[in-house]
Amino acid sequence: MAFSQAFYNQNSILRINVMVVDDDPVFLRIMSQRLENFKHRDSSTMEITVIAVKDSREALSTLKIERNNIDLIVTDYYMPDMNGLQLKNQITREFGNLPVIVMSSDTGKEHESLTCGAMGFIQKPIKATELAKIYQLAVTCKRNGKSTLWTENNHNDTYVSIPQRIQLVPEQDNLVMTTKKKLPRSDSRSMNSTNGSCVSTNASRKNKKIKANVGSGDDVEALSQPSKKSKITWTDDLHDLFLQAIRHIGLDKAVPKKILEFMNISYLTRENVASHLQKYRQFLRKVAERGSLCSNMLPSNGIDSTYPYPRITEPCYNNYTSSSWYGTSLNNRSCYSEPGHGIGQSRLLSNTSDPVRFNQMPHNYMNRSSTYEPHRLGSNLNQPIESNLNYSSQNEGRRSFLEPTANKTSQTSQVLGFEQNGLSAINGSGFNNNMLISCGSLAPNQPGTNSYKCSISTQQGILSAYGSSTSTQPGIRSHISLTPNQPGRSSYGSLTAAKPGMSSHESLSPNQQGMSSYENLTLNQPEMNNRGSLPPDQPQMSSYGNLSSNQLGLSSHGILTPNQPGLKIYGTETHNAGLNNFGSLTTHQPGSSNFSYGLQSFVDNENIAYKPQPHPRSNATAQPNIEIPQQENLSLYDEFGNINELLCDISNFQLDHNKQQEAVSTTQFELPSNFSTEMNQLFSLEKDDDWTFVNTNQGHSIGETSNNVAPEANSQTFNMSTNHDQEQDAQDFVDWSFLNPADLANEYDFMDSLFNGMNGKGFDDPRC
DNA sequence: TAACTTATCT
DNA sequence: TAGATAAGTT
Repeated sequence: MAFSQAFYNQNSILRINVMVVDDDPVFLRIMSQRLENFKHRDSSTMEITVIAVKDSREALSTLKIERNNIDLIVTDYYMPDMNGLQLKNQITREFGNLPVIVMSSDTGKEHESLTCGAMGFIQKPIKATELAKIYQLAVTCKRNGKSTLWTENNHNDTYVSIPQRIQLVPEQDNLVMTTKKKLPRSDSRSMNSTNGSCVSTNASRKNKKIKANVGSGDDVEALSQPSKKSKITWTDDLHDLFLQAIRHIGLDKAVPKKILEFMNISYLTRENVASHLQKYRQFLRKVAERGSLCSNMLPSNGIDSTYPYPRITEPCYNNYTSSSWYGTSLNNRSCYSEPGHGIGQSRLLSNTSDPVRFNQMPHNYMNRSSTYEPHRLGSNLNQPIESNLNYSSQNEGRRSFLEPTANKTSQTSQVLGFEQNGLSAINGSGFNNNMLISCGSLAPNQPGTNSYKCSISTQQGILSAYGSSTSTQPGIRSHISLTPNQPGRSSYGSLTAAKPGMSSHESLSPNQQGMSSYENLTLNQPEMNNRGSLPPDQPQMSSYGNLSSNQLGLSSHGILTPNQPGLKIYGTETHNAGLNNFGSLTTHQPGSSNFSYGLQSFVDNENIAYKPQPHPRSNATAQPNIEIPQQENLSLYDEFGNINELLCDISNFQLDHNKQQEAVSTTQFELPSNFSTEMNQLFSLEKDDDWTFVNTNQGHSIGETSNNVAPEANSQTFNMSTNHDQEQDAQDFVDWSFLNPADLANEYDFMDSLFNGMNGKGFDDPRC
């Protein structure tokens, strides 16, 4: 005992922080000085810091940062903004039951103060003896962070004044020392979270062993337990800061030291951060585990992985920044995971072989009843920031579901209710959810990735909506309808105006940048494929209907009107620039060879355009000598009037399939010497064989494709024929290659299984 | 040996 | 459960 006591005395300093609030600057200064200068007990074991603030507002703002660091608050009663008791109540609301002592020269406020839950009352002017009592109370608060001093059950004790309280201290010490282990854990937990005890004095295991040899109730020993680190509470703000740090550093690079440096909180230690980081990673792991329920039902190759197109992973309108936490984790690692990883899989967070997937959030975290939001019910995480998602203006201000907690709103549901920012919802989820996957509906402002039911307006569903997606939902895929301003990529339902959906199996309305439509396309739709009509200014590549003026569609099975630089037409052309015509060609149709607007652009989620440019890796002097229509005929303008540009590499060329390449009429192109290498690189992807889907030869092997490449080493000639020597039926139409029927079939099977047993709607299978 | 991760404790 | 701490690893 003597040894341990000496040990403690040498190594332990009890740091106590007292915040004094008074609008009287003179009193505030004097009070602070006297408190700091006051020596109580053994000063070698105590270190007092006074935080002086001039009003309630400053007190509250200070507490937001230093809540865990403040052991006692001493406040004047009469202050301009709110009086001391109002401040106390506000502190309780925001930070839990921090001990507050009220000071006033008005002794009539003592009873009111104590009745309202103040820890004590001190009459001004403050006497020196009162300072000692303040100290003693602060020490008590510090040491008895988990004592019953602040509990509701003990609330009546607040009727006693400070002297009485202080007299209780030794007994409370004994009580704490002897009954601590007997207290149910739930008690200590609730105390920690609801009462906001700044610190506890749990000894380490080693210390426990030592302490076992020390008589309990030894006041000196209790006061000077060694290395008793304050048990910090990760408040919302603190956790927000933690998340900001992770976002800033990047999840993969975020280690305790860096996080700590970023957070720059004086009382935080690296161990604190490490511990929290561990819990956070465990949380993410849980998210993944919980999410496996959904991910098993979902594609495993990122966004479009129900298609075996692992490379087609970037939605048109995402502008992810690698520096953002959301970008590096959620987007890059989950939604846009590399081929070979399951959806959302990442190994960043684990050293184990088990990949960490964190694209789904367990409900307990959604509801914020867990470690990382212990003080609230329901989610109050924020939504993705616009800079990360670069979605429409409706999404402004959104941040990640794990972003700091601005715009926090009250929760209305413990399970999948409104304002939940969770990742996964098995049932319906209401407004403002940030969930990535919802098996229920998604309401407005839900940046959910997947929804198995309806998604309504301003939902940022990245991946899929298996229900409807309504206005301004940037869902990439919808199996039901997408309404205006939905930059969804694929829709199995209708797309209405201004939806840059890539694929639609139904109608596309104006300004929809969908790549494919199985129905009609209206104005300003830069889709690639259309099985319906194409109206003017649609730079589609393929239309199974008519093409009207100024349509840069490559292929039309219908009529091409003047100034259409379409390559192929199966109907009549007038003044079209189409090269191949299975009908009539009229004057001013300069179309010679126009291979593709969209193969790589589709892969890269670029708008359909054609503008030959040097391949990044090719010699600028070795440009392919391709006869192409004038650029003015080919350059496409997006809806904003911007010229869309594509790189002039092989990926930008949609190789006509073999039937075409066997055509009589040929056009020769000089290709760069590295063309073959480039093409091989493009078409021989190691990671997955599914990549061959983008080979527009539609099921033909790479070798077959290579027939088009002359064997000469230095001056390879690409014998590209865009003519057909025989008519193709629509099913073979080359530009549909990206919608591999087999893949679609797989997806339909997937969807069938997904919706099997679901009441109500499934998705609209265009093949039916 | 500092820093990190994981396991364990309370 | 949340956080601290021990133990093992890099």
